Amino acid sequence: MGEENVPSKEHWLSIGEIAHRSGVAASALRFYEDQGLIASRRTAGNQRQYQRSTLRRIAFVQAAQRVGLALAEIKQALDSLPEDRTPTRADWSKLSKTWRSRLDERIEELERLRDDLDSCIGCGCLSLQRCNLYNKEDRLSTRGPGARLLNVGIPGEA
Amino acid sequence: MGEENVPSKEHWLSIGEIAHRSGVAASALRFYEDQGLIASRRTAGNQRQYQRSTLRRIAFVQAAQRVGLALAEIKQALDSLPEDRTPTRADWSKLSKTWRSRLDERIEELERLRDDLDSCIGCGCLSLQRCNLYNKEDRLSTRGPGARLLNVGIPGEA
DNA sequence: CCAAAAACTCAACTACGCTTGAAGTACGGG
DNA sequence: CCCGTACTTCAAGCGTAGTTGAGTTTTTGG
Repeated sequence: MGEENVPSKEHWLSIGEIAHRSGVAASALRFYEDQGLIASRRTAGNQRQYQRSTLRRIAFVQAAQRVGLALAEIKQALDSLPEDRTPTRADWSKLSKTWRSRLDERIEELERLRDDLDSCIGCGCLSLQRCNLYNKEDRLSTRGPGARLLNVGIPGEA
Repeated sequence: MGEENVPSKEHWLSIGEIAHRSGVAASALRFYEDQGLIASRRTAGNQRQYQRSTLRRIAFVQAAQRVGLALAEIKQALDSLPEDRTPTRADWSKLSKTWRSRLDERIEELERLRDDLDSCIGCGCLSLQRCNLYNKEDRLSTRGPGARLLNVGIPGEA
């Protein structure tokens, strides 16, 4: 032990290395930088150099995308994290709670949809008589039969 | 009884009526028509007229969008339905099975993500040591520590 | 030292699902 | 008959998340 603990002056990574290790295209990395999601310093010859921790940020971005966040929101989340210390459990916990509820909502919505779908299989649907999938709030039309269809609450989707 | 069963020469709806009743903008309806999702006939003066059943198709489109299908896929689904008869239980059942598995997959993915998130709250994550959320398939890098991150399987998302 | 590989910038392009605007036509009530 | 609202087409634009390509410079290895 010892050799691995040497603080050893941060070793910077080229965009190619980051791209390879993160699986994210260099063009996307430049794009992320434009968007303020990641940062780099430059060599004398103007080439980007990244800290190792950038890989974490990228992973974070990817995870957040899977949660369904837009890059702008991800940036906000990242900005809410401490500038350049490793985020603490508390930092992380706060963020993950937001994510969690996002996920929960989305999962619930999909489950509702799935259940409605199931009941539709039974009802021989598309005939539009009292079908959950269609008639979320039937009879909204000003007069006569016909529904204002499904436009109610698709949470999380402006 | 009887009055409601009169075949009563289909009564056609203007784009404005359809827009209002479906909650979908007229511009979107024209767009859907361009995309082959819905159809209309025209008046002598070239204005669109829709059958009532178009409201069903639109509802179908909306539901499918909630399932996560792209318009092109929705068109395929619609095309697989009988031209102009009301779809039968069997037609519907076939489609809904596809949807169902899409939904199941997506729900499962989100649940996995949620569980990983939970275990992360416990692990004080972002330090990148053996975290499920990050290290889906750790140590893929050619040498040394560092992971090819999270690029594994986001099913249903090309 | 020099070629090839890798990086740089900037603008333009992609795909999706629409919206917006301009210019013109149709429909319906008074 | 006329006015206002609703409709028509077509082209262009938007937001998101990048990719692609041209032309140039830097870095790396034999």
